[in-house]
Amino acid sequence: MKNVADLAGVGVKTVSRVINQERYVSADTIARVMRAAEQLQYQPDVQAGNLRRADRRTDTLGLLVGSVANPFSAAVHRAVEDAAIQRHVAVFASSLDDDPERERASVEAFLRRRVDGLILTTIQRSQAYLGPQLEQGMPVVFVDRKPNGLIADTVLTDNLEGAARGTRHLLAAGHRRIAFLGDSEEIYTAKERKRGYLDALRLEGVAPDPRLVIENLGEEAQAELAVNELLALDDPPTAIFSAQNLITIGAIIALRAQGASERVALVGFDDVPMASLLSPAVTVVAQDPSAIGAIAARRIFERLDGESEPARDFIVPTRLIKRGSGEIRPA
Amino acid sequence: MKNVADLAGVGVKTVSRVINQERYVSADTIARVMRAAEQLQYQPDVQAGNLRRADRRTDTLGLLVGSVANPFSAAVHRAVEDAAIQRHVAVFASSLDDDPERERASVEAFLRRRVDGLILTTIQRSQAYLGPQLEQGMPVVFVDRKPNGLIADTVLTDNLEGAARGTRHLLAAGHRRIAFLGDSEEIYTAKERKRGYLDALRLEGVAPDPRLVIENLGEEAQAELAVNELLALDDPPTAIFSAQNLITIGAIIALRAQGASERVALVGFDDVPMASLLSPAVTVVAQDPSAIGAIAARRIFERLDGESEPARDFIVPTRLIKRGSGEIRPA
DNA sequence: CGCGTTTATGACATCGTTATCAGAAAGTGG
DNA sequence: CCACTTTCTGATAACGATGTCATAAACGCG
Repeated sequence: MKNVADLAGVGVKTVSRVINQERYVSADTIARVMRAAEQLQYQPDVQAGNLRRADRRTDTLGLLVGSVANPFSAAVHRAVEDAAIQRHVAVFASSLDDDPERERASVEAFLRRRVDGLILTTIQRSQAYLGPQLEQGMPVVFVDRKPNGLIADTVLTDNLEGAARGTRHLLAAGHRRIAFLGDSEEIYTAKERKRGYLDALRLEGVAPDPRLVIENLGEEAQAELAVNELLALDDPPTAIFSAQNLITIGAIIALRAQGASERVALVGFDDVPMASLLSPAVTVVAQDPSAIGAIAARRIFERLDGESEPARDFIVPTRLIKRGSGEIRPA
Repeated sequence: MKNVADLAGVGVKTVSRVINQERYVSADTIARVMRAAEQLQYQPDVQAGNLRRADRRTDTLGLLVGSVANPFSAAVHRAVEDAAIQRHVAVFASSLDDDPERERASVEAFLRRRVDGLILTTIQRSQAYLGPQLEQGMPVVFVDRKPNGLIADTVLTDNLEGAARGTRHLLAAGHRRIAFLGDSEEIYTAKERKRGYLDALRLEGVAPDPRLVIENLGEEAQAELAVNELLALDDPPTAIFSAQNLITIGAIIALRAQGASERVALVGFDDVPMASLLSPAVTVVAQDPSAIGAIAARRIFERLDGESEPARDFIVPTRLIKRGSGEIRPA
């Protein structure tokens, strides 16, 4: 900046004024400074500016997701980015990989870089460590999972109602023996989805069969095994409600291997890539990661703009997409 | 930092020494400072430190990709992140969306934040605007596409050989009328893949039929139309080589709608999600985005560590994954 | 014990920018 | 023409950290 000032024959403060488009600079001076800046390829150093600037904004956001390579997270990321770019805010994205250690490390890395706000998918038992930041007024929005030990804005898929809806869809098709395949019991979303499944059964007066409820399926292969076992039962389920993405894929593989994919109905929670090109095409309760990201970003910026109402939850509705596998009727 | 120093009863410089684990601090002092830092929840401001620090590193990288929501880009991103995190480097990711305006804006945003290096998938006609940065020694690695008007490290999929390999695979199955479906002619990768296709035909002594070469397919729907037209020809192709992801999906949809998916062979360039669960399962020439990201990141860090050999290209090989659709023989 | 070396510490300048303030120049109204 | 406001400009301090340098205490060794 000094160099630009010297070249333009003005003081540094005047250059600063031109760069920040402040008032009270003559047209002639603006032109001279712009020319000098152009000539020297000058790019202001935002970080240095933020050091002194009154609002201390870094125009930077931290985003912590499961994995940037996971389609759900990637869609959230994209929506956040689209909102951020309009305000010239850059986004640090970091992957969590269900590793509590990495959660802490990433959040610390964000804080050391003085991000203006945080959007977090968390895994740790407690997020109380963020208390001081919240008290200091840093906007923090949790996404997909509720924080523990902390009250903060949270954007959630309507897991309960979505799971209930998917289950009701199978019930409406006439199924009574509907299996549930779920993720680790410790995950908030997994618990909610299971609750939705049970609620829907109860409302219809169907007693849940514990042998049909299988949880703690972490990956495809485990889901495959689970389905194999279900089909080997004396009175196997006529339908499956799969409460997560990868589990749904595992179920598809197993059903197909057993030649049961045209006979046993399947509804999955969370959309599956290429679902409409599979046969049968997969009926799902789709989440809306794009909306989730957009709402989270909107909230962050509202807070930055001074909104101070108490923290609240934002519930994003799901959408039932009928494609075929969920419309199979019991024999 | 001042506060920590006061609380610990030492000078700021001593706190700085403790934080940066410099030599010549007594164990007792270290303990006192650590305790004070803990108590005040002190997080050093990296940006402020970098202002004065000799190497002027911000421990920050800029990554510009097609879209963070696109699986290929997301895999590259993930690989870069994994390499970066080991060095406590944070990554700014930005989506390009084939918008030259956005390319410039994002790169400027990165530069204003003084990133240590750039990893770029570019779209602009020329990247000469990065000349000054390169000369100043900022590491810049281009990914997936060669830069124009600039010499810099570049990581590329072996598009030419990959496309040739896919085409040879179809030739080996006995096909002679092999259609080519390609992306916009202006894209570097599209050109290379077409060249690979033509080379393979030539080597086998098959004269390319211009009616079977269709380019400028930007999206699925266009690919679908193109396949419909191909199948309507007097002597339609017995096989299709699709040079890009979305085009392959469009082709699958069209082949299926025409009831031709079991008859007309298909090999796609770039893997397709769930490809093995489709029927027929899709044979592809897979790229290795993870390797691409890892190599790009490695190169950035090598350069930051002082490596100064001339810029070079890194060619990442492809892998032919036979799944069924590419092994269909001509009637 | 004396002298050189190593260890330990803090004062101060500095990085690139913006905030504050002072002051000059130009315009406005009576 | 004078007082008063508005416009325009730059000197200087400050932001939160590190680099440099000076100084003092502790240590090692003949």
